[in-house]
Amino acid sequence: MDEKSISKAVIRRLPRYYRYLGELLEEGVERISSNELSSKMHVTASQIRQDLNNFGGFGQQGYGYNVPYLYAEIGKILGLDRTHHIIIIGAGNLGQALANYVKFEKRGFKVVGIFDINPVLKGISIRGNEIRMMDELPEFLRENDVQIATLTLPKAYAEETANLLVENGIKAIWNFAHLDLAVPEDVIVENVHLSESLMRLSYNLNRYNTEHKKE
Amino acid sequence: MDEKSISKAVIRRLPRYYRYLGELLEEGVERISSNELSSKMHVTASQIRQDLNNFGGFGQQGYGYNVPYLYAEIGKILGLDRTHHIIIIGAGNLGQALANYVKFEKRGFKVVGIFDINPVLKGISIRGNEIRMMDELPEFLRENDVQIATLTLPKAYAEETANLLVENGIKAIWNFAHLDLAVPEDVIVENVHLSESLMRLSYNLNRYNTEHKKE
DNA sequence: TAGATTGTTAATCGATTAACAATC
DNA sequence: TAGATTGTTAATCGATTAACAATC
Repeated sequence: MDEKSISKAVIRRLPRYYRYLGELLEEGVERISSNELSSKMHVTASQIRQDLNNFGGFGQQGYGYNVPYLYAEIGKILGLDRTHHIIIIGAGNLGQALANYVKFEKRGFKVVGIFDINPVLKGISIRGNEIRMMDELPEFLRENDVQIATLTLPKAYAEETANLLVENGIKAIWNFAHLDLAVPEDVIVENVHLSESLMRLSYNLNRYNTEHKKE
Repeated sequence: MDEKSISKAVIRRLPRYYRYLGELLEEGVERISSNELSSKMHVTASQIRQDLNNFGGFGQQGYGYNVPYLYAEIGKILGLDRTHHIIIIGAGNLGQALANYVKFEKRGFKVVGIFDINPVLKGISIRGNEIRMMDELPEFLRENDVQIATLTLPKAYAEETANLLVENGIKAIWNFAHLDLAVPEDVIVENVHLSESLMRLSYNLNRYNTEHKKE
């Protein structure tokens, strides 16, 4: 059955709500109205109420939202109430940086394997994970429960590696390679295209300069 | 004067057009119609024509778009026709990974300085840049032409560092710290929130599983 | 009960798609 | 000239904002 599906725009905002609620929680704030949250986050109160109501009535008239409750609920929606096992394919600078990033594990994203094709890297340990060679991957996936594969490898290898992952049952790819992966429709790809981010920054910088020159 | 401003949605797509055109260029393709590009990129031809027409009439009726020309024009729009000097604040794993990433330089983004507060890192050289201590930053910015500052440091230091950068004339921040920076309106911030990206992936994974369980 | 604030419907705004006249 | 394809206007669709009745 199709639930009425939730727009990407809403999903994009969800982690940001989660972050602000987490901060409020740390400050010991018990309750917050859509209006207060609105002025903190610089979005409209209306949008906050609409967004949250996609998932259920988390608030209470005359009271607002209970911070610990709403925080936990959004966490559940985002799937942060359970542990995800991640492997990293490509143990270059970026792959190693991600493997070293401690915060992910606090959110339930645990790196359980790191792979590369470069024999020089074989056996090097990063936070308890020894870098493995790619030929060990299929067996590893058979023997371990892995939900997410991270691609931090050169563009040229990305497509074939994605295929290999899909063949071995991976359903979610966190893709840092700068290309659009062609995968079956039941496989989820989340792209992080750093160079595109940098280009947008450059565009805005450029635009700003141009506009102000003209005045 | 306000030019009729271009929507963020269009800007988000621009680097992707640039990438596809770059690939066509490498393949030696001379011309392409919005229709052909549309089926390659999985967007509507109408959207392509609308998007490009925000910036000018780059095509020709009956012919389509000239690939080398359009590629160069989009490059100009994105500001890729000139060199941007970047500094990196925070020489941890991620900062070093970015400093090592060779591709950025090919697009005109040149790292000219790397800074940290950890004395252990002082003097370590990354692709020709020695890591400097933060107290050298103001002088460095006075003596060098820097357009973009990258923040790859713990959240706790991000706000004060952003202020320091702004005080010293920086107008564009590429922010990897997981918070919303409060900066004057003439300062551009481009956020890369990796943990939010991971949460979106987790949401979609979760959603997929749930939907299919119900059937 | 009165006041506050949600949940939700209706109105507005903006972005995408369709259609087609202009023109190479 | 005829055919192709853009540039652009109009129609549609979806997302955001406003308004307010429901209700705690």
